[in-house]
Amino acid sequence: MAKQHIDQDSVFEGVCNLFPNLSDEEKAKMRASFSCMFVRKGEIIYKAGDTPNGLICLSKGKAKLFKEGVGGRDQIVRMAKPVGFIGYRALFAQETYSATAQALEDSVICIIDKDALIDILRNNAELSLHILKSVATELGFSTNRTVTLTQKHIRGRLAESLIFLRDTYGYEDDSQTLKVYLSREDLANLSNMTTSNAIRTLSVFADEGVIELDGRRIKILDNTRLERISDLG
Amino acid sequence: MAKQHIDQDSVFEGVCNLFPNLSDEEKAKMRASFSCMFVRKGEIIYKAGDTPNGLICLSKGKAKLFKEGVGGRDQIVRMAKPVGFIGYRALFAQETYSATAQALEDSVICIIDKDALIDILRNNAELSLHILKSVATELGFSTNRTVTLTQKHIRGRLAESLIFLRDTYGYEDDSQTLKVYLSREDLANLSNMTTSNAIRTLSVFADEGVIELDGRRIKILDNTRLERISDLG
DNA sequence: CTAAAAATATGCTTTATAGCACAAAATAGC
DNA sequence: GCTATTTTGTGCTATAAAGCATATTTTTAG
Repeated sequence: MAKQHIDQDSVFEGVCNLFPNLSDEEKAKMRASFSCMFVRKGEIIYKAGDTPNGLICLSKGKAKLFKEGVGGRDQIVRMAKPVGFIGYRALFAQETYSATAQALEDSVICIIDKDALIDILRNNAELSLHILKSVATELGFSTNRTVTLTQKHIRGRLAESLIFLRDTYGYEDDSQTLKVYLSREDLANLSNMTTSNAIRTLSVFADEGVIELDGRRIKILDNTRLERISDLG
Repeated sequence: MAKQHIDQDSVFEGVCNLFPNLSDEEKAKMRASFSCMFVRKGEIIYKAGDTPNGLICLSKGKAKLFKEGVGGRDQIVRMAKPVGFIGYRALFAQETYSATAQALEDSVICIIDKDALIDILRNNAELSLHILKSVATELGFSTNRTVTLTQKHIRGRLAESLIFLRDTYGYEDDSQTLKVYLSREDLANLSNMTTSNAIRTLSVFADEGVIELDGRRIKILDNTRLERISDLG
C-alpha cells in the first residue's frame, strides 16, 4: 500500500468520541501525545508478550486478536472494528499483551501515550469508571464465550461466530452479506475447530439454505434458523 | 448451622484492606452502608440473572461461581476465597449477574451498598483505576482459560485445575494436601469434562504417583510432573 | 441404627471431531 | 501470462471424550 495522507486531527476527533466528557484541557493533553500510522493487511500491530506503551485505537480497518494455543492452533479472542480500542486490557492490567493483534485489512491505528492517559485517568474518576464498565462488560463476554466454545457442538459454535460477525461488522448494502471477509482458517480459529470442519460445516449450512457462499463472501439467508442452530448448541 | 456472632467491625476492617488509600471520610461512608451475613454450605448467594444491589465480599469460607451450560452441564468460571469480592463484574458493567454464586462451605459475606460505593468511586479515581486493574487482570485469566479449556486434553485440563486450586487455596499444614475439598462433579465442572472422566483421570494421576487420593482429600506428590502434564496439554 | 439418596468408581459403547491425504481452485509472485 | 504457493473442498480413518449401565461406597435423613 502506498503511503497515504492521514488527517490526524479528524482521526483524533473520532478517537475522542470514545471518551465521554473530556475537558478541553484533557483533550489538549491527549492530542499532544497522540500519533497515527498505517498498517497494511496482514501486518502485526503487536505481539503477545510485548509491553504496551500506550492505548491503541483502531481508527480504520479491521483487526483480529489471537492467542497461540497448545497445539499450534490459534484461538481468535477478539475481532476489532473501528473506531475502537485494542490492547487496553494489558495496559490497564499493567501486563504484557496476552494476545497478538494483526490487521485483517489495510488499517489506520493511533496511539495515545501511556503516561499522558494514566495522568488524565488519575484525575478523572468518571472516565475511569466508564472504562471500568467497558472492561467489565468485556469480561462478561469472555466468560460466556468460554462456556459456548467448550459446550456447544461444531454447528452451534460456527453459527454463533457468524452471528457474532454480523453483530460486530454488520451487512453490506444488500442487508445480507457479512461486511467481513475471513479465510476459512480464521473462521475456524474464531470458532474453535479445525479448518476442514469450518469448511465442511459452512457447506452444510449452505446446503440447508441458511447461508449462501461465494468465496469469502457469506450471505445470511435465514437468521432465525441460524440463531436456532446457535442456541441449540 | 446455628446463628453465630459476627464481629462486623473486624470483618469491615478486613474488607477495607482490599481498598488501598481510603480516606477516613470514605471509610465512614462505607461503614454506614455495610452489612454482614452468614451463608451455609450449599446456599446460593445470588443467581445468574439477579440484579446486584451492592458489592459483595466473601469474608470467610469458599464459594464457586458457575454458569449453566447448554446441555445442563455447569461450568465453574471462578473460585472465590476470602477476603475477596464476588459479583463485581455485573455491578461495574451495570448488568445482571452472569453466573450463580454458591457457598462451598459455611461462609460470611458482606455487602457494601451500590450507591455508596459508586459515590465513593466517582470521587476517587485512584481507587477506580485500582479496580480497573483487577478486572483487566481477571479478563486476562478468562481469555487464557478459554484457550486452555478448549485446546488442552482432559489430562492437561485437570492438571491445570489442580494447579489452579493449589495456587488459589494453598496447602494444609502438611504442605501437600490441597486446602479445598471439591466433589468430583465440581472438579469436572471446573475442568470442562464429565464427572466420570474427572474420576477416571484423577485415578490415573494417583496410579502414576502424581497425586494421592483420600476421598475429597487431594495430596499433590509431584508438582513438577503435574505442571508438565498441564503444559503438554 | 437403618433406609434412602447421593457420590464415587469402573467397564463398555457410541459419537463428535481431529487428523490426514489428496485434488481443485484461487491467489500471489516473477 | 505462467508457475509457485496458498486456500478451499472432500473423503476416509483414527481417537478423545461423552454417554450409559451398573456396582460400590459414602453421606444424609428419619
